[in-house]
Amino acid sequence: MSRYNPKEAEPKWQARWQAAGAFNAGTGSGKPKYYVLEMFPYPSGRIHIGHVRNYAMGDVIARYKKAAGFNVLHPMGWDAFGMPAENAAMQTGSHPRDWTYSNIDIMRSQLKQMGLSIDWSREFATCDPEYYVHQQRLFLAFWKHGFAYRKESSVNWDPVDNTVLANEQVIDGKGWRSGAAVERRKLSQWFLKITDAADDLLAALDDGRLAGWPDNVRTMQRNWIGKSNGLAMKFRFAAATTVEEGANTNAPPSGFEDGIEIFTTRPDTLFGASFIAIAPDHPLAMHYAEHDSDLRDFISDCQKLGTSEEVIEKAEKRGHKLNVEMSHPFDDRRLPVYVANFVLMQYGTGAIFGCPSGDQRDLDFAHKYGLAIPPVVLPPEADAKTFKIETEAYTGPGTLFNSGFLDGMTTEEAIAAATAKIEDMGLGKGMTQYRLRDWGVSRQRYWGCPIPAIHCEQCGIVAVPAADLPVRLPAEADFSEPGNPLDRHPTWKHVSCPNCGGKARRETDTFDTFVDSSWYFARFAAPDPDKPIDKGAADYWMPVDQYIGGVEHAILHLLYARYFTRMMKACGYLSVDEPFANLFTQGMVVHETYRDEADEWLLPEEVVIEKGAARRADNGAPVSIGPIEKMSKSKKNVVSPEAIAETYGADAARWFMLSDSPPERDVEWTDSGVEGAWKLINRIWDAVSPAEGLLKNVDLSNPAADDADKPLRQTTHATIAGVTDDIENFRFNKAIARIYEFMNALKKNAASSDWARAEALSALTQLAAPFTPHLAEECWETLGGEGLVCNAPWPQADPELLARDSVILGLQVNGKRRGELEVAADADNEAVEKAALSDEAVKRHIEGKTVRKVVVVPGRIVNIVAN
RNA sequence: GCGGACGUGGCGGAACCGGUAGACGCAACAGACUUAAAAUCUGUCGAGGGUAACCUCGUGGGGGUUCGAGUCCCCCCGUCCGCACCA
Repeated sequence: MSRYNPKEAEPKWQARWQAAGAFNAGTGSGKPKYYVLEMFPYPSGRIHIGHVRNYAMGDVIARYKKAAGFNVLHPMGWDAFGMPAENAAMQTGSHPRDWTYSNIDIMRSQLKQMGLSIDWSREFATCDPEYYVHQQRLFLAFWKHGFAYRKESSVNWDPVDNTVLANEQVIDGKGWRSGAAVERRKLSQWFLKITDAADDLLAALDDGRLAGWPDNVRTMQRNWIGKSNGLAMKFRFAAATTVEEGANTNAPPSGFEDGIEIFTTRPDTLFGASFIAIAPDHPLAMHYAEHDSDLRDFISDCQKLGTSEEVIEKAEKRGHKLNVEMSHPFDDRRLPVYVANFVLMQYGTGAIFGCPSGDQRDLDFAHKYGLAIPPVVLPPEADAKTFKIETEAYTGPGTLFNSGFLDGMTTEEAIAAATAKIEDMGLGKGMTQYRLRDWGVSRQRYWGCPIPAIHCEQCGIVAVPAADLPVRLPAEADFSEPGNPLDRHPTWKHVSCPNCGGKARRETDTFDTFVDSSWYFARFAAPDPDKPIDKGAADYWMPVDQYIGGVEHAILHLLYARYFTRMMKACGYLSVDEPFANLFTQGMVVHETYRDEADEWLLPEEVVIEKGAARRADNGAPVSIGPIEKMSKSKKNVVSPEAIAETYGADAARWFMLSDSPPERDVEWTDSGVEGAWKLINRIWDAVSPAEGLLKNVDLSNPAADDADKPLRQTTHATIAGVTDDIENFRFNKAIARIYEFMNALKKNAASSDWARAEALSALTQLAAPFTPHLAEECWETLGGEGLVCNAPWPQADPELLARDSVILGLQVNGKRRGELEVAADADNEAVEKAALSDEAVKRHIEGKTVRKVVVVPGRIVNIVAN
């Protein structure tokens, strides 16, 4: 018996697949199409085992669908623009382009080593000018269609490095490199009008267009879009109450003659209002800050928080009281006005009314500043005389009280009544508001797709003419300091205006990398040298039938891609509005983290662990074991697939990544796990290799099994049915468990006929093929199968062999298991009940008791209730 | 803080629609083979009690619904993902 040698077999089969063009997709076949896509990788350096898991999942689906008779498209490429390349340039002096392409070369060969069934002829990187030229074309089309515009928005500004910081580069309010306190600064930037599509993006989540998406992702997107119906209304300045020194105190500031416009989803609680709060960057706050240095200090404090919603929400609720008051629309109360750090300028109107009894943040704020807390909503079952708000706001529905004309109404009625009243008074209007904001796509960086626009002193902003595309990045740039190398490039930005020929400058911002990944799936399917998309091919392949990626992309990437697809459709490039028919979000591969005494991260291979204590492999120094975390380059808790492939082969790595843990859950890499996979590979080989040529000696299309073969044949067909169902439903871990069970059964039924063994072994080979494709080819060749197993049609289960003659039922007395009972599969309930009651164990437990009830669940259980 | 998930033996996990908890794998232990080790094969393997047949407990914690709860409901604890310039 020969030993299976993956080091020989794996490259051999990879070469044969390539020679046969086994995975190159065309549109010509009469088969139904199936487009499988895993989220393409960022070329960070080397692939790690987490990539292997992701791509192995897609590969199982792709290979299975191909066998099941589909014309499969399974492409691969690189999400190649982004900050790490630029950071590397600053640290090591390597050019982002060289760094990126050399990473791609390494990662491509690593991926090829994994034996994925990819159509490599379609490969591209988003940093290829041949790709981004089309992105620039798309952008110009979108701009023309009115989907793109410019407006001011806030960015994190590092005042020492003079550069814009990403949220992740802001650590505790400080720049990661300079350590300087970060400020918020306004920049004029490009935006795409995703809010115009909000309604349709929302509707598609529920109208069946995304029926193939997981519920949690749809829920997250629904909440992110955040449609809410509410009331936009103005609170007027109370007359002659402003006593601010040196200012025109009696008149409202110009632009605010009508008061402050707020947005609320709870107009029913208007009588519970005790203050008005506006965002620190609200124009009114800016206005008062001109003459109020305390307010200026407060605002600049707020701005040091950075721009991320997370830090703003987590920060202690603080406010700065303005020297003005607003009148309540329904009574003669006057409400103080605060500039408050928890009010967001981007949402609604940037101003709210605070109702402490009905909102936890408002309540915390009211306690802090000693404001009134009038309760206005009485929860069901509560007593108006005793009901009190103390430390918890009541946000649920109820009956209005202390609320004038709203008293006695339900929350719902009161919302309608208050809205109508405000509308009658001419103070406001009911409206729909979205939490979703327009998509800012400008980035002040070099390593991104240039935005094809020119700023002309005479003509304003002008599109780069189609003939001048692509706008290429300058080959050389200065990465020695932070900031945007394009902006400080000596020549690149100086151009003449395509309109008037006058002096002009290029847009020096590049696109957000989410733009690159918002249409790559269409380019894979339908490349065209002259146009972004070959519409005929796109109409054939789109949408992606199965998209696979991490749940961390549940909102941004997936929402942007959905919106981009709508824009592409509107501009005539595509015919679908949803890019991904089915979505699967897989879990991450996690690993323990290690640090040495100097607090430096260590690779797992640099650490030895004995009896729970970790030491350095080289010098034995103690190592502290950190939490199990997502594998990341920065924390060095990565496992290289190459080393695994060297020792055990790609099949073992693939098998282990898909066994054990359910694909949607995180999986921890363990060395013993991959050893187990290696053992299984040898068990399969040991089962198959003695049966050399077996398929040549029997005719599987002509059943020639006898009765003695029935147990093995039943197992074979149950396994075919089970594995097929498991793959269809992304239960790879269960499919693998079934293959193990099949292996065990094969051994128990070693005495079966050649025909039944041939059937079993060919099924085993084919069922394992999507998981361990190289091994399967080797097995297929040994058995004498025709052609490549990757081209063989998927085995079919015979329904007659799936039928069971008898079933074993659990016997319960008062809900506790007391025994079991084997009955014919078609036994009627009466017979089952009778047999159950005469069971010895049951008799013992009902002795001296009266049987009150017998519950028979056919095929499952019998429960006897007795007391 | 807000939104979304998850929590089952020593470990990864299985348990379909509320119906026999722990499939399958890993580790461990015992045995076979071997001069020996590795590999391989066979067996045991949730906890406690009992010579045994069996009994009791057990799915993060606390309540509830049900003939029956890992599964449904309420509250709590812990971990992970996202929060718009990481990809």
